[in-house]
Amino acid sequence: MINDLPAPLPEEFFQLPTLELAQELLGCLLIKTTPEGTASGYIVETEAYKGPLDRAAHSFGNRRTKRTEIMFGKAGLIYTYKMHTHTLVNVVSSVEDVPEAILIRAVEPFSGIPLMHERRGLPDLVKLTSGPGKLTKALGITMNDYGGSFTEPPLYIAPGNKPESIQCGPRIGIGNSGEAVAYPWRYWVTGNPFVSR
DNA sequence: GCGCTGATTGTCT
DNA sequence: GACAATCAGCGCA
Repeated sequence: MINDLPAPLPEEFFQLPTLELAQELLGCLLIKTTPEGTASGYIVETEAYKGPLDRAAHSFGNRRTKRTEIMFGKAGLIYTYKMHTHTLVNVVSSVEDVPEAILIRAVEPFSGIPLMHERRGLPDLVKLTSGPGKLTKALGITMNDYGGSFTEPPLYIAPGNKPESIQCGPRIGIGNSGEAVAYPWRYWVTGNPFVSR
């Protein structure tokens, strides 16, 4: 267990263009503090959503609603979304009034692993966080985190290890969203076993 | 208010 | 490989 929590990344870090930030986030630590303890993991897979152009995004065509409101805010904000029985977590990127975000698809457990096992009820380490819905449950991320900032606890991102090599490719699970399906906006750490599918 | 949809996962065939 | 789970958000009446 770590007593000293790592310092969060500065707000400036998130000011990068969405596609660059999606790559920079790989290898960073995603940390969630709760009354039960702290759980964290290295981000190993991300996916970019560029609202104005992207038919797969909730904010396609600059659609501004209660749900997507947060994506029009500043970079570094937390956008959580409930999908079926699971919660997904995004990092808002780009500048204000431009609805772009990065979905965190997978992390590699780093600290608080016993807590994650307890939350997921699984003995298999790899299956704890190898998917967007799974990692939120393992880390204890909920809709309560919606609207917060990744620059401060209880949910934030800290510098980690830079991956040796990363790959990019088409996104997954967005069905037929026209041209958007083929955009290579999914990034992952080469060869990492925690990457989904 | 009412019905439809979905950025996923787990289970069954 | 196919399908149900489960609920908030959205569009429309």
